[in-house]
Amino acid sequence: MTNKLNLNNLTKSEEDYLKAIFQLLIEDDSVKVGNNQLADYLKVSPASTNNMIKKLKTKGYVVSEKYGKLDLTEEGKSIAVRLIRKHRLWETFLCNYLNFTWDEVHDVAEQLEHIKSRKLIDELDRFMDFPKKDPHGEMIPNANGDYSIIPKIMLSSLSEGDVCQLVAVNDGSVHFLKYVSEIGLALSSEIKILEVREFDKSIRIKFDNIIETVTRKFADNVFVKKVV
Amino acid sequence: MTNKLNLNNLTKSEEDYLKAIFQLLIEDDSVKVGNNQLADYLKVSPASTNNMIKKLKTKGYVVSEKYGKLDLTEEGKSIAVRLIRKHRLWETFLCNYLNFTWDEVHDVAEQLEHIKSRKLIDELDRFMDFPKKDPHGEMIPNANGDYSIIPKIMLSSLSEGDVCQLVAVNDGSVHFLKYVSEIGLALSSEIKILEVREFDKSIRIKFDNIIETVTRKFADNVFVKKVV
DNA sequence: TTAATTTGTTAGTCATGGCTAACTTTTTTA
DNA sequence: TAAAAAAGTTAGCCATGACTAACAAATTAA
Repeated sequence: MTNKLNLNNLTKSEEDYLKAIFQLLIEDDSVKVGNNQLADYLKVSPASTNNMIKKLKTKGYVVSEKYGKLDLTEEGKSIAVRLIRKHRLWETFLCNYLNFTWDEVHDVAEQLEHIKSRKLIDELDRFMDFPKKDPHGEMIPNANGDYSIIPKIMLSSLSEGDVCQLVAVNDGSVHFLKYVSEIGLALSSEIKILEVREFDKSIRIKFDNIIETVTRKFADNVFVKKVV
Repeated sequence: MTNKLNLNNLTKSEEDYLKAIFQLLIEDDSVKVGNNQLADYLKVSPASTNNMIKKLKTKGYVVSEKYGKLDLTEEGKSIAVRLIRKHRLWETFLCNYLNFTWDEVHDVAEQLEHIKSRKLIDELDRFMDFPKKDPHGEMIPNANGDYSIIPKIMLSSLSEGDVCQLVAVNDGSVHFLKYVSEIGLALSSEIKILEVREFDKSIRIKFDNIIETVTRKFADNVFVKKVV
């Protein structure tokens, strides 16, 4: 166990890159991540990512061959998971204790996740009594960095008559989160699929006695577990 | 009331400089602050401070003449006070809710004070029920930026027989804070001056039935209010 | 009041992490 | 399979905020 004393002397940028690569890797499972794709995701130029990738390779967090796709080393993954842990714990804190709403937490958590203090985050975890999920329904990695991914079923993959429960939402866009809140959906909402329209794949759903029509794009960002 | 929408688009460095100038200005009341002094305080070269001062002058936060001393504009002061507010609120949170001790909070608060979110800090304030003092006994500026300084009496300024109460400690050094904790002093401790030794100005004090001898340097960093 | 010392300034360098423009390699598709 | 498109790379530039070395002004001391 060559558990090298992880000094975590990473810049904010380096951390952002590692987290981004990790997110892209797990998002589109088993599909490898490319340089331009990463640039796109981080909203920087491909030249910038190329540069940073080089640096992260020499530091031993990223692996890739010239003109090849990107992957993370164990060390790289471990750092990314710790960032995700911090991000989600802060989001939970903001929502549950500081009156933030679903859609307000992301930007602030994005800043807070870079605060460097092991004790801070572990104590925050304890203070909230070790929450398992963040406000968007995503699992919070524990202090050991165990990252369990619950298989995500998209609402859009269900058929008429199915009943499901909202377990998570894609927190990538504030507009989307606002929309979800506004129509009244919440974690654990029970949703029944009334109709899937062939024409544009829009879906008519019912929850809490509310009937709504949502687009395919919307349904792709809502994750559920099947009940019936 | 030209209350210009303060976008607060300042870098971490710019914030650090403004706060440092403010601290130096109020520390040595009415004594003006020089460039080298600032460099010393921030542990950077005089060339660096000179550079940054130029920038902060053009941005309208600092005023000074060539080869002259430094002062802050109202805008500059207001930013510094908000940073101090954030710093002290975070310190309070760390101590009162996350099991941090007196001497552990500074470094983390130094990072947290740069998080940009008005809502975050005001909600944190509310969550803790608007604390008036931080763990070191310093006043916490309120959301309006009202910064009331309690006149600080140094323990070293008292005479034999005086009784006083600990109201604050200088939080500039971790070693000092550790020392204070270790001998058992706490905020509100009642301290009696038993003896002031002429030879080296060391002071024999009694508190909570503990008798200790402290150096002049120590006593210069302990602030009290007189009781008898 | 001149000399020494301290304080402040300027010029020029470096690392980080962005950028554009031009180029090369790989992949797609016609 | 050859041309077009997409993806990846390189070179060279910029701003920020550090630095050192050299110099100028102001202050202190002899």
